[in-house]
Amino acid sequence: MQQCETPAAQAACSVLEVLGRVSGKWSIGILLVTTQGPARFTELERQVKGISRRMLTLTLRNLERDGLLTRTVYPTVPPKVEYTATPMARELYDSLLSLTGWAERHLHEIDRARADYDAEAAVAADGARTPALTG
Amino acid sequence: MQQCETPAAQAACSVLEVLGRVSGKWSIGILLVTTQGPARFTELERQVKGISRRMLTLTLRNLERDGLLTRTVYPTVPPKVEYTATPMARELYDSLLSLTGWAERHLHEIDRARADYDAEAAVAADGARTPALTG
DNA sequence: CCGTATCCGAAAAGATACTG
DNA sequence: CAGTATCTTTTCGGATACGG
Repeated sequence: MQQCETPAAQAACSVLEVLGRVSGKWSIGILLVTTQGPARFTELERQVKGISRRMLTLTLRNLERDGLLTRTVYPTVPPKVEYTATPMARELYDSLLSLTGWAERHLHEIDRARADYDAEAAVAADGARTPALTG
Repeated sequence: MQQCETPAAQAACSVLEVLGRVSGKWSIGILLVTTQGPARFTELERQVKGISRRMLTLTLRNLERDGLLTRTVYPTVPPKVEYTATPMARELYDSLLSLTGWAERHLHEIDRARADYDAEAAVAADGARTPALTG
């Protein structure tokens, strides 16, 4: 990876780029809200449950820097700042829907795989505690 | 987020689920290689540039646990272990192509946005050092 | 209201020696 | 060959006091 030479590797690099931007713990939540329409800082703080002030600011700045969000300051008192998803961000959100589809189709399968794996791991650990009953 | 009540929020939650699985620093790289065909441990260590032994093992285990990778051990000496992407993983990779497309379409735009943002930030910082020349 | 600055703990990740 | 165990470094994220 990260040499991006072959076409396939190139694709992977782009994906990694996007994921890097979007995979933060809070990015998608913010993108979601701001895609519905302009949102103010405190509004986001309430709607994106569990986010801290610090992380809200940081994530907003990053998204703004990447051109996914526009920040509009109204020089009123008290201050008013609105964040809106850019067209590019809306397009991204559409692309994410493809992932959503995959997730919905396979969530059960994944859960089952996990359960199986964990069960296997459990018996393996047990086997290690009481070894070689088959003599 | 993370209450998943409204349909839109539900979608976001699924996406977050997937991203959580796939957004690790190395997951996609591994998925890419194993989607091309079975790969052995050392092979992956070489192909996924920069990965440490530890992270390779951890990521492989997680992907296996989620049912995205199958692990096949050949009881030979020296040992031989092969990792292969499951059909579910191949499907996921197809979905990621949608993101790849978005990334390719907008990489320039993003770079420009970043440059603009950083330039703005620079002049703002400079303005703070030498304030109020406009009197 | 809208942030920034600071401090701290948790978690991720790197390096690498060691083992079946 | 294919890992595991251990130690250290780095990054991420939460709490919160303060400022325009």
